[in-house]
Amino acid sequence: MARTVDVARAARRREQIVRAAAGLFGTYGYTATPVSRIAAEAGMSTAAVFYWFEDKAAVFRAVFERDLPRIESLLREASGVTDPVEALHGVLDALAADSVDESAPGLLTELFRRADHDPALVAVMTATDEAVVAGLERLVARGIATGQVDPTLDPRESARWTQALVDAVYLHAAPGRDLRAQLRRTVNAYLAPTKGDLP
Amino acid sequence: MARTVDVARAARRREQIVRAAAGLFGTYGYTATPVSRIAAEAGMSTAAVFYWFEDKAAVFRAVFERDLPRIESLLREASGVTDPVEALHGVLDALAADSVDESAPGLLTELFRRADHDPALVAVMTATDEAVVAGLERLVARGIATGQVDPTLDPRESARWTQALVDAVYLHAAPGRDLRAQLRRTVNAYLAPTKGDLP
DNA sequence: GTCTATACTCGGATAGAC
DNA sequence: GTCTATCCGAGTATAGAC
Repeated sequence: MARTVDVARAARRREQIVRAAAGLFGTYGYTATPVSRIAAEAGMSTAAVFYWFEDKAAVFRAVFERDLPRIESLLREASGVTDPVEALHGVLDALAADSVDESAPGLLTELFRRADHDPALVAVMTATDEAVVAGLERLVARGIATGQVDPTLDPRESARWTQALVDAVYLHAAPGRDLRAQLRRTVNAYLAPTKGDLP
Repeated sequence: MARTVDVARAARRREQIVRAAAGLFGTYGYTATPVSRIAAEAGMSTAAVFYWFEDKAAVFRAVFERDLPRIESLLREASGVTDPVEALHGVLDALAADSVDESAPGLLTELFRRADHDPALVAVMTATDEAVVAGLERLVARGIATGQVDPTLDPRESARWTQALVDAVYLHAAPGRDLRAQLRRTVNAYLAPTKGDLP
């Protein structure tokens, strides 16, 4: 027959496109970035973009679809770490890593905008969020078991709240303003057993 | 002359409109709520809404313009409280009060959406944010002075981060999910002097 | 291109303050 | 009685969906 599909090439091409798109969407917004611009940035023709993606909305979704496998691998790694709180900090640091990117806050608000127009995007986000919360929940529960985390905390609620804090980091990040240290201190202090110093 | 302007009536009418608009904007979004719907909810004609407000965007801005005077009064009260950390918690509780409203998360994301289209809205938000951060900064500084707050923290950065946490509360609030207790615990733990329990 | 939805306007009417 | 703040019904114009 003829040449077979080159899986690695496909992944590379899609990654090129998605990487370019993420920066442009975050900086200029979804509607203000023509697919032609994404194509140029990725070093290919507009038609090539539509060969690899159904439509422009699919390109946008792909930016966030990358997160799930990355997060699953992160959580697998974390489950191997002995100290659950240290593992949790590692996960959070990795989750918040992209927040230092200057287009990060723009990308997040753009996500809110697009969510209304694209139910498939909501599905992607829901799946990712669910994975994150489930993973954090396990780590919090382990932390309670080791006595490092306040046993009066509800693991699931704490996990959700922790995730909310990661969102806050993305939303309020700015060039030259890395909030990951604040996040670490905050989560650490939040989870720690209280020492009777509350009023 | 003739009939004088009734200031109280004007305030009442504008409040009626803004209250109706806040709920609808938060629930259905800005573009999906016709002014006619706001007018109906507020018990008046569409034309009446345009009598009290320049345009639809001004109605949306008004939802957030209410915040600044409320916050200024809150901060004045807080400056009278002896215990600065307790005062700060009072301010945060009040700031996050509306988060229990079921349309709150929608309203906040709508704010992000609209910010691009309306520079005047950005000005409103900037002014409000500035007032909040300045007020929180003063309280944090006072807390450092009394020894209740970790002196290695930068008051301004801590104030901004605290404000980011309030945003997180709004964004992740849900019906029957009041995050204010989490916020209090978190801020309390974040500000407290560390006791050498960090790894 | 057509067509609909909807932001916004306009010419009054009403009624309360002087 | 006069004047005008307040409000309404009936439009027009136009942006966006299709």
